[in-house]
Amino acid sequence: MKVDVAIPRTKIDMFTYDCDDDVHVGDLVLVPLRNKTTHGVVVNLNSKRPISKLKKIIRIVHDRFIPESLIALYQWIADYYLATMGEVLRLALPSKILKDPDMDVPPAQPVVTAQPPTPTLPQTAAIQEIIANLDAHRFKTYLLYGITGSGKTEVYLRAADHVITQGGRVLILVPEISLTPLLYSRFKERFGDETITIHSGLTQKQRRIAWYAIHQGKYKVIIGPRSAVFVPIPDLKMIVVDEEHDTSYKEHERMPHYNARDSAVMRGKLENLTVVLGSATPQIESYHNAQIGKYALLTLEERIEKRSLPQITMIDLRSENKRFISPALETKLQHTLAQGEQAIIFLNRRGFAPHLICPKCGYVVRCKFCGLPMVYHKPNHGEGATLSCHICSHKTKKISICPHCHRGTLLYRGAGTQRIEEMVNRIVADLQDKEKTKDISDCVLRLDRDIARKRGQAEEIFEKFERGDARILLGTQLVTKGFDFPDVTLVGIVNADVIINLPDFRSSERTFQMLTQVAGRSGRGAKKGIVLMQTFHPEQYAILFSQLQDYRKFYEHEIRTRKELDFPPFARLVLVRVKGQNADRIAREAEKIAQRLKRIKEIAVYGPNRSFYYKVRKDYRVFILVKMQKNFNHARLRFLTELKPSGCTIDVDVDPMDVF
DNA sequence: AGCACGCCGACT
DNA sequence: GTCGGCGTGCTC
Repeated sequence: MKVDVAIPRTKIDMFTYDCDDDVHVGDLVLVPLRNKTTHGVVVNLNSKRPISKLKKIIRIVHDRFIPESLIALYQWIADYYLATMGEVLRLALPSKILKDPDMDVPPAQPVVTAQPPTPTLPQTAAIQEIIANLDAHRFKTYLLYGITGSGKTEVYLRAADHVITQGGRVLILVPEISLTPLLYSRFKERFGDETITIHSGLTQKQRRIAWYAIHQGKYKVIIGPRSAVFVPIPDLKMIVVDEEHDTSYKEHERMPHYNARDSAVMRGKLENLTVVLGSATPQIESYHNAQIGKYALLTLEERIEKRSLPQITMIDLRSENKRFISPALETKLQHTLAQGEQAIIFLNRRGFAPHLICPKCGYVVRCKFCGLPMVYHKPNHGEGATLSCHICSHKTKKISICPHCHRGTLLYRGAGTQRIEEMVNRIVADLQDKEKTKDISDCVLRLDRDIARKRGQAEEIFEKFERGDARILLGTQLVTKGFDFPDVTLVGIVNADVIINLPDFRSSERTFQMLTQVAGRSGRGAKKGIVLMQTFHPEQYAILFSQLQDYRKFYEHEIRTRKELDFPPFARLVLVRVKGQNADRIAREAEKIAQRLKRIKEIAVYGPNRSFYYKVRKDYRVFILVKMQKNFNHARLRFLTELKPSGCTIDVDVDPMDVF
C-alpha cells in the first residue's frame, strides 16, 4: 500500500511511502528520509501522489497515535491557512514528544474541595442550555456574552462538572499572556488533581509528561493556550475558549497562521462537541456569527450578587493643560486611599518617557535600526538608565546632550508607567502630609514587562496587591485581566487613546475591548466602583461606547462600518508580508506578486504598501492586502506560499489580526 | 524545516 | 594552504 506521511519540522506537505496493509491513518511511524530516519504521522491511505521511487515505512511506532478526527482538523488548518501538514505537525507534535514516546504516568487523584456558589438566574439559564446540548451529543457553538463580573467562569465550571459526571473530558483554551491564575485556581479547587495546565513555563520534560498523561486520558480538565487545541484528548465533549476575542489566539509569527478559536470550532464540528466561546467584549466576527445563527447566543447582562457596573467618567485631556494626571483623577485617587480602598491605574505604555527631544533643534532620538523614537527607561533591577526601541529591543545608554546640534539638553516628552509611578508616589506623599496619621508609604505597585520579566513575578505582585500590602496597582495591559480584586473601587485610565490611531481596521474594536476590560476591574466587590477615563478623543465612538458600557451599540456602529468598507466579517482578508534587507529588491518582488494577484479578477488587491513599521532591525517590510468574498476559494492563493525569491521572506496570513 | 553541497574571505 | 560564511536545492 502507498500512504502519505506528514513529517513535523519539514516545510513539505507530506511524503509518500510504501508499507504493508496494517497501517492506519493517525499511526506514528518511523520512516527513512534522506540518509536518516525520522518520525512521521500517516495522514492518507491509498496515496495517489505520483512519486516514482518509494521507500518503505520502517515500522509503526504507535498504532492510531492521533485520532482520525484530529488528522482531519490538522488537514483543515493546513488547507485553510495555506500551510503544509509538515508545518501543522510541528505544533501538534512538539519536538520532545517524539523523543521517547509512550511514557507511563501515574493517574491523577480527584479531590473535590470547593463549595460551588449558587448561580444567578441568567447563569442558570446558560448552564441549562449548554447541558441540554451536551446531553444531545451534537455539535453546537455558543457565544457566551457576559459583561465583566457576570460570572462566566461559573458557567464553564458547571458545564464542565456535567461533562465529567458523564465520564467525558473538557478542554479550556485561555489567552497566552494572562496565564489566568484565577481561572486555573477556580478549576483546581473544583476538580482537584483532575485538572492540568499546559503553560509556557513548563520544561520540555514536564511538557512531555503532561502530553502523554492527557493522551492517555489521565486528566478530565485540560487548560492551555492556543496550541492546546492540537492535543489528542480521549472522550472530549466540550471546548471552552475563554476571552475568545483575545488576539493571542491567533498565531501571527509563523506558519501555520491559525486562529485557535476558529480551529476549536472546527474541532467541535469534526468531533461532535459543544463549544463555548466566552467574552465580555466578543470579537465583531463572533457576535456577527451569533446574529446570523451560526453560533447560539447566551447572555449574562448583570453582575453576580446584584453588583452594579462602575460609573465611568470621561476627562477631556484637551482642557487639562498637558497634565498627565488630571486634578480630578488626583482627587479621586486620594479619596480612594483615604477610604481605605484600592485603585488600579492603567497606561498602555512602558518606560519613563516615549521620546527624548532637543528643545533647541527639535531632534528626536531614534533607533538606528528601525527609525522609531527610542523610549527612555529609568534604572530597573540594577540595570542603568537606557534608551530602548520597543520594536526591536535595541538598547543604548541614556544621553543628555543633543547628538545633532550639541547645544540642547534633551527633554522628556510624554509619559510611560515609570513616570506615572513617580507622580502617583508624589500624590500619595501629599496625602500623607495632609492626613498626617497613617503611613501609606510603599503603597504603589508597578506591573509591566520591565518589572515582571520572569514567570511568577507578575503573580507575586498580584498576590501582594490582593493581600492589601499595596493600595495602588499601576501598569500596562498586564493589570487588565487574570485576577479579581474585590477592594478596587477606582480604575484610572491615564490615556484611553494609545491604540486608537493605529492604521488598522480593528483599532476601534481593540480600543473598545481594552477600555471595557480594564474598566471592568472596578467595583467587583461589595462597594460600588468608579472609572476615570482620560482621553483626547471623547467623541470617538469606541471611547464613547466604552464609557456608556454598551457593547451592542458599539457592535451596531462597528458592523455598519465594516459593511460599508466591505471588511470582515463581510469579506475575507489575506495579508501578504514581504520582508528583506534590500529595500529595492523587496519593493520589486512585492510589485511582481501584486501584479500576479491582480490577474485574478474575483479578488481586490491593495498595495504593495510600506508597513507601519517599515524598517525593523535589518529588515524592510512591505505588504499586500488581498480582499475576497467568503465564497471565493482562497486555496487559489496557495502559490504565494511557494514563491521564494532570493533575499526576500514572504509570509501569507489568512484572516490576519493586524493589517499594518 | 533541516541538511548537504558549493564557492569566496580571515586565520593556525 | 584551511575554517566557515550563508545562497541554493532536495527530501517520498
